[in-house]
Amino acid sequence: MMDQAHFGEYLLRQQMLHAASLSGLQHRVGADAEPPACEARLLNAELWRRFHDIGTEMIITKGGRRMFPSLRISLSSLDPREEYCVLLELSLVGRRRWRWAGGAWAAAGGAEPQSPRRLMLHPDSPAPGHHWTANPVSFSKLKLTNNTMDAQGHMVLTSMHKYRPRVVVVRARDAAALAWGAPHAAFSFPETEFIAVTAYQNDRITKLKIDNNPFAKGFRACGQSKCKRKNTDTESNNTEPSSSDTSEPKRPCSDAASSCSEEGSLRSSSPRSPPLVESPAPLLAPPENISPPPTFYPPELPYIGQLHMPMPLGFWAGGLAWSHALPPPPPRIPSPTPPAPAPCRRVKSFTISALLGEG
DNA sequence: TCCCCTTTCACATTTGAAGAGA
DNA sequence: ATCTCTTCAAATGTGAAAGGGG
Repeated sequence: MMDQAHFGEYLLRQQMLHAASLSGLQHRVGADAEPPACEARLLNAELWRRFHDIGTEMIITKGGRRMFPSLRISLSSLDPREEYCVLLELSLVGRRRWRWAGGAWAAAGGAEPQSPRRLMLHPDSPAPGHHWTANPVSFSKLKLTNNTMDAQGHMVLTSMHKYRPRVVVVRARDAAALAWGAPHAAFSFPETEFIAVTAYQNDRITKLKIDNNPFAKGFRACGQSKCKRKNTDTESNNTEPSSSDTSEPKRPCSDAASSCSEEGSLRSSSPRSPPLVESPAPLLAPPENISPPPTFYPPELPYIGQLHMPMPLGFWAGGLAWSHALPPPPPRIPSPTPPAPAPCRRVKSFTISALLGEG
């Protein structure tokens, strides 16, 4: 939990961000600033691809639901001594609403007006380049909600709409500098696209989540939950074990052998490391189905003033606030075998003023 | 009123952090 | 200081029920 000092810092950041947004809307500055030389790789790309192949769905609830898989990236080529802020945005893909029909997702009319709160500042921000490059940047604590009145700082999404995460790296000593034309680089990964749902539609997605999310272990074929439910059902009708129970004997869940967790999947991912391919595609060309926002939709990043920081991530979670007064935190222990990084698509380099549609 | 689709809620289970004690 | 054990909050998908629109 965030203690009082951290909460104070949190409030200060919020105020800075609010001021930043106001200033940013009023000043068009830094449009010609050099974006940070930065590269990004998706660390758990293999797992994301498995979901993407089926059609990733993310549960959203009133109280907030974590993303699975979570977004974990590796940053490189940052100036070790420069300060950077890292943000995550969830961009609406297309202007469609989707529906699950006949075992597939199909467009179902126009999108509904979107909540503005779709941008999050990584709690480690700001931090020097060596911090970002030495540690994986994880948004695992990020929660998604459909509650437009949410006060927890969760990402507010609309069910049955498609989103794509986008990571923004800003060279800035503090969040307030975001408004002053601080140089940016942004990265998105097509395989991280997902449809927000309040209940899973695709059974294959459900199974993949259960097989890979440790918290859903109880629902695996070998788990107790399903068996117990089955037993309960059958016991209510018949004291003898059901044929399904006997035909499928329980076996120990070999977590070590299977990709039972996100980390496990990472470990089991392909050892080959594809070279980073900086997309030669036009920087301004959006992914094929990301449409420019219509007039009644907010542009992609006009809501910096409503940045919300959810539950403390990284070292905040451990009770240590990242600040200039503290020494840099020790590097996180890397996984035994580094996951195969995936090439990303560098969307474009830009400045905040460009993001605000002033360019 | 009925049907279909979507959302909400209680539930059982697992995970992991925190604290106590050896 | 380290390890083990216990406790409990948080996280998960399930399935039934409720809600809403045509």
